Amino acid sequence: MSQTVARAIDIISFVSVRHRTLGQIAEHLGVHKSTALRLLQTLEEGGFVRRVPGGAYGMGFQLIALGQLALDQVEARSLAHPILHELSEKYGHTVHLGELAGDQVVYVDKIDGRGTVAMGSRIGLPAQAHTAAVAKVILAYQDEKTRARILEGAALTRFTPTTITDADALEADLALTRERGWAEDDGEHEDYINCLALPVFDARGRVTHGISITALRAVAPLAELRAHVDDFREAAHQISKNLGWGGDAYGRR
Amino acid sequence: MSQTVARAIDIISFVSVRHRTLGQIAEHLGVHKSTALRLLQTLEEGGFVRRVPGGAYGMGFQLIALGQLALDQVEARSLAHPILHELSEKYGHTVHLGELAGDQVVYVDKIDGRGTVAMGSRIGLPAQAHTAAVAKVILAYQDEKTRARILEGAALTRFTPTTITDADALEADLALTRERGWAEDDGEHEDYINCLALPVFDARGRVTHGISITALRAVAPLAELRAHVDDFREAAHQISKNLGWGGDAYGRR
DNA sequence: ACTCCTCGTTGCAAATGTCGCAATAGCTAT
DNA sequence: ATAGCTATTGCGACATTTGCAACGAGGAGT
Repeated sequence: MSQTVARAIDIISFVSVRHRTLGQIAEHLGVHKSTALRLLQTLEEGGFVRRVPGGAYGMGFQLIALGQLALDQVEARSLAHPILHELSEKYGHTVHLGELAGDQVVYVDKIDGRGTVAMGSRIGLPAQAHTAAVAKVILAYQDEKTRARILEGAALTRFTPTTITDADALEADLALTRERGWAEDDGEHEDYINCLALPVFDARGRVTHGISITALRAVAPLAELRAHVDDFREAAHQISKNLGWGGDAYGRR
Repeated sequence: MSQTVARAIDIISFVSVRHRTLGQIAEHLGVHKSTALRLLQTLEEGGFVRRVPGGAYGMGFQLIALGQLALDQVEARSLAHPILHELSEKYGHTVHLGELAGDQVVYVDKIDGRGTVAMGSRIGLPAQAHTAAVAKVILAYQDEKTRARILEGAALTRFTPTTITDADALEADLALTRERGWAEDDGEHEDYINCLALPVFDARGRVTHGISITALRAVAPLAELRAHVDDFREAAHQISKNLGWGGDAYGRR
């Protein structure tokens, strides 16, 4: 809609990867250096980019400040964090909190487990709708219409042999999720990682959040995670209560 | 420089305070609603703002993601965090890590102490140059020219009776800081809060970072903080070593 | 020490993108 | 149903932005 703003945003994401010089940025945008310079000057004034020693541009501190502020505004976070922390401590696994926002599930909290390896998830980034257990569990509990709308935007890209790439199979997986009360990710995004996720209910009994427990298959295969599902559910239940939910452990009111 | 980008930035900070409707945003900018809408649509596409249930606009999740990314790029953070955490655990006070970036000192890490009260500092926000102990300690160790440049941009606003509002007095305070090796904030920003800060040396022996220990005067007055200064210095020293510094505990090489 | 590059920065006229208007569409509450 | 609100789209006028060219600063190589 607005070319200028789109370019400014492009600059920020370009610069977020690594520091860039004016020339590189201008070339990336396909505009004259003077044009890029004026955009950068405005962004710098706002603290969105900054000049690093050497003259290149990098992300500004205002981004950090706004990110923290935005994070603080995620109410569920503060209500869930202590419980998630406890869970992570107890089992040593990585724990996520996902929130449904618009048409995607976003990670809003993450507690790294012991001996964590590189994992794609990051607070603030959206989860893959068809592979991430948190996404699947939240999706499973949405009404038909919402689910269809979200899945429409999902590409069902194959990442591993177990990735569900068929829409009907995914629907079946979601039905199973509803039935047993939790979702699983059987190495569907990374071969060697599996997760188990449970729904969190809000004050109106809707599922707007989910928690997931992530572990290396070699450390804790799905079977082991399943063995602790009652304990995990207890944590999810606790968070639900913190969100003002008055139902029982099975999601009924 | 670029009106459009400036407006986009204005929108983000306006929306960061609380959710706003299109009308409010347009009025705030002093532009027609259709203009504001087009800016918002572009920002939404980039994830910088999002529509919240009800139709209003709020901060987008991309801000969280970028903020986290920017934070991860602050190298000193990961090197200092464990040490700061330990310090905070041991004394129960709030601990900050400040970094000199351009012409201001920015908080890049913060560990809340036990029984923390509201404090203005936030990760990503700049520290007051003339009151915050972290800012003063970093400033004290800059060369004449840098110090002058930074102080030029500082307003020396009075917040409390002890705030140093005179440039000469501030220079004297900084000289004292250099001499004894630490800076103090004797309720200069908030009456009831005092801090003690120490310099962190980088690989080239320059002070680009500082750590501060903050406490309620009622809990731990300056005299008590001073009693532990050797311990605090040990932590600062440890961080310096992590940054590749090879000097001794007094900042000499 | 000098020249040759490259990079960032500024003034200016052309033109592209943006702006406000007015009309349309969606929504809520009366 | 209707009034009154907010959000959204098409379009012509024009203000903002754009690319150019020229300048200054800094570094590398001779």
